[in-house]
Amino acid sequence: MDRIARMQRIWETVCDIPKGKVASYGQVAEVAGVPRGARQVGYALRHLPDQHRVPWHRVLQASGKIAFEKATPAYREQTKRLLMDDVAVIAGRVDMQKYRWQPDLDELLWKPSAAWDQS
DNA sequence: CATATGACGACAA
DNA sequence: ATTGTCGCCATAT
Repeated sequence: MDRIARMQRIWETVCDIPKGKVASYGQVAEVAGVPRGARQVGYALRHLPDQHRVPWHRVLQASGKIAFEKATPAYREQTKRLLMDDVAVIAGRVDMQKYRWQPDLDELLWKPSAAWDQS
């Protein structure tokens, strides 16, 4: 897989994170099929094309902390966007237990046909 | 080819 | 809770 394809898969995965939920860099890597690629996710997000509509702000460190340093514009921007998503940000971090994105569950909610077809 | 660099992560003090 | 160390891995130089 080449560099571009890998970044696109990462971007697509990030686009799948619903508003109100967040994911860690490592989690995005796994879902995107890039094992141990947490750093690659960071790379891909740092190289987003202009005019993109990728919800990059929903990606946090595994600890729930925002990856940027506290006094940066990016830090403030991410905080602002998370709040607009109704995600609580306390001291630069969000409660992963509470907001963690669960792809499998979403799959059930969005493609319910096979799930409760029990009749 | 050899090093340096990160929007990372796990773990030990 | 913080901080430091180390492992990881694609890019950059």
